[in-house]
Amino acid sequence: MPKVSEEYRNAKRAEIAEAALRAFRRRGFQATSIADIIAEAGLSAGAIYGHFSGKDEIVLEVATQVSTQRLLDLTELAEAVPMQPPSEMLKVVQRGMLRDLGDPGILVQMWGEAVTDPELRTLATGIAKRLRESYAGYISLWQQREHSLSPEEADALAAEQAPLFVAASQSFILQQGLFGDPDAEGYLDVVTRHLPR
Amino acid sequence: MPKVSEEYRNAKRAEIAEAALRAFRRRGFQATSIADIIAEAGLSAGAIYGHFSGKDEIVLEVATQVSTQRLLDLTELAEAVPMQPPSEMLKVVQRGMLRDLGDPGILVQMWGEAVTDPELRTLATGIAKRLRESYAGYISLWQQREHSLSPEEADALAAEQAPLFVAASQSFILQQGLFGDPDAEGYLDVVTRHLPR
DNA sequence: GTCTATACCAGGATAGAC
DNA sequence: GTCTATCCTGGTATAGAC
Repeated sequence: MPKVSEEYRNAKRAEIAEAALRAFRRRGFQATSIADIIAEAGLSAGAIYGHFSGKDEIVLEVATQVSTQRLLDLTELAEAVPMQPPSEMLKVVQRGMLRDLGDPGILVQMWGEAVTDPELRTLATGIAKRLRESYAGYISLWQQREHSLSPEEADALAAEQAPLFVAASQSFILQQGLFGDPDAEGYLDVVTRHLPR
Repeated sequence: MPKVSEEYRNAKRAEIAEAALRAFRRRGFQATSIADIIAEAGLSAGAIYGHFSGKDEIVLEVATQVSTQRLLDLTELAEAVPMQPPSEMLKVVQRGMLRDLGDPGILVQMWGEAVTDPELRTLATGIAKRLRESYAGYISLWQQREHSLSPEEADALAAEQAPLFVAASQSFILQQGLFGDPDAEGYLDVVTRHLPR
């Protein structure tokens, strides 16, 4: 039973979530306290707890926002004409991620958190699954167009290759976020060069 | 200026670190408190702080122990006759990791922690570097023996391929530790099948 | 809905006796 | 070196006024 309009609530939640993401980026993930988020949002404790039940719920909201954007990127890329080769598509997605997040370290921290947090884990698993499916869809489409495979052949090939694309994405995130490899593009080249064509 | 023998101190540190690892495995990484470690070790606060300056130092000790074993595995494998192909070598190392750790979730949590903890980050970076070098050394040796490449050619090839082996290891750890893929061997097959020969 | 002030708790670390 | 008891900080969440 919301006492204010639905739009207001949603806008406020998004606003808080964005402030939280900025705070996470600056201070790191577990180091960020509710107080930090409050300060970053320019609000007060009461205001925050009016919209979220607690820190966990904020985290979940942020993680959802961040991942949704990548899936949108993929959908958009799949509709482009002419299609880029899959390895190029992977690069584009990763670059978008870097641009949005600045530093993927936040993702690595979320993975760590997700190991013990059931809700976050479910979310992460779902993301990975949909990401794999999106990659598979893209690869299949590309194989049909570029190599004139039948839909069945293309799907089979895509199902086998998609996990590699997911693995490449993950290792890229780790490489950038944890080890801070300064040469992001170089690493992308190395990883994508060996992906199947 | 130790008041007891060096051996005693080292043995006690190792004993505490092992208890800590057990506690981490059971309850997860950040959820484990000093009190948990104390209970698991069957000691008291005073005893722990007599050997470690704090929780961070214990974590560092555990992480060092865990990773050292994998590098030892690799060295041993490189001396075996006949050599296994590199993809098989990777499988052996990962299986050893699973056996030691039970669940690599602990590693994912450590990565997350390392993003903001400078000492842990330095450790992780060092491990990754040595792992890559070990893989490269192995690959080079194998290429020389199996494909009769010159040492120079083999080294060049190994330098290019080694990052892929590291990436494969990392994504395997993530897959197992975070997503809990029940089919560990199947995933290893998928990843290694596409590694260069 | 939002503010300020505060209760409450968990956890890391120390003090001092043995 | 190790024990017990305790301090103290930092952080989450709530209460009650506006």
